[in-house]
Amino acid sequence: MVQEVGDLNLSVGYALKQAAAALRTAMDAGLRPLGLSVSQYSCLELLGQRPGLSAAELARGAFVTRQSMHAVLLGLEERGLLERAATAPQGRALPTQLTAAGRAALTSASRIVAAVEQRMTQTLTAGGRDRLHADLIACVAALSTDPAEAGGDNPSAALDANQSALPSDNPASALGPDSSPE
Amino acid sequence: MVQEVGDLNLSVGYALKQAAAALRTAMDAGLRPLGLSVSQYSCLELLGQRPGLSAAELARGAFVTRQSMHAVLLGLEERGLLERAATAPQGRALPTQLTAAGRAALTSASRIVAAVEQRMTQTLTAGGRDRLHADLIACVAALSTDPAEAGGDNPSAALDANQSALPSDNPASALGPDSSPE
DNA sequence: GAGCGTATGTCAGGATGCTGACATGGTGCA
DNA sequence: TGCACCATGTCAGCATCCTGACATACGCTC
Repeated sequence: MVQEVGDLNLSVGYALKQAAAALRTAMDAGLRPLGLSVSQYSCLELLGQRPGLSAAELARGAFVTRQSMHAVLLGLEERGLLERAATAPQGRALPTQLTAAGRAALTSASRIVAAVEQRMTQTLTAGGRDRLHADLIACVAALSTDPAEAGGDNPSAALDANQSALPSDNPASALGPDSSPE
Repeated sequence: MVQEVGDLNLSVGYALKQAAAALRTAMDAGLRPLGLSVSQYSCLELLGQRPGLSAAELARGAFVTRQSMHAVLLGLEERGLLERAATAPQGRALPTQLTAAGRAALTSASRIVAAVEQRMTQTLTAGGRDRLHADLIACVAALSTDPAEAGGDNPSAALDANQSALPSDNPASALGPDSSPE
């Protein structure tokens, strides 16, 4: 009854880890020419889709802690890719926005990342991609609906995929803008 | 033509990252009572399935560099969970094996991880799990069949799911994954 | 046998991310 | 009003992992 992991090659978790590692490596390699790390790109992408996000919100969206995101923000700000409000208009949250240079960098980076993602899913059908996406979201939901996982600076307490944190833009349909090239 | 990422909530890559982060967090939380990190558990699990693996082989299996695995091995060896041959029977590779304590720790850890994985996939059907697994493997294969990604200490150059390193494999599971179109 | 390429183990340094902690600003409640 | 509570920004310390480098051991070719 007490189940163990069994053959790793049959483990969904192992495959998930493997896929995430491969994706990260590919993104890293693709973004390196731009001088961007995956974390930095994630930050830019989030800001591009939702200008004015605070550091803590960005951290949740990128699955890192506030502290890590803080360091990322410092680097990007120093490079002139984003601006942070000097004073908090309300509360302590400092809204962050991309600069023109930041938007330009994001455009290049986003193209690269989209190509990587397209390459990753090239052997799947369009329906297969949606199915995989839905399965992954279901896994996230199943793991996050656990009492023990909530609270604190836990990065996994991130914005879940169809929720409030990114409300402004949810116009796209199931077959988003980047589907079915070819 | 030039595709960008589009809405993050529709991105398979984003969902993959999210799922991997959630899984890692859940595993971390589950393993903490045992005093094991995810990397340490991965190492034990690999050794349990394939005694005598070298550090470099373990590194590939756990998607980290040899150097990182080296540090993990030192820690586990110091805790008496594994033994490394003092001299290389052939080449430079030092075969590594679990001690009795290591096997005991692995049994506990494996149970915990299996429970996490089971929880993660609880909303999927058995066929859905296999499908997800197959899709993930397909993604890994698609990313790794790129010339630019090969070589060096790259952790993503790991043992792919149907290869020599874990001989007991049978990745094409019995339920017939119809989802690998090619 | 000498030379080359590759794989491995190992050390040193640095980048990244996390935990812990503290101060500040907002909110809810007695 | 006062106070507990929570979210945020930020600093300090530590763990993990990576890149770079070097030495060693094997297989291959000449």
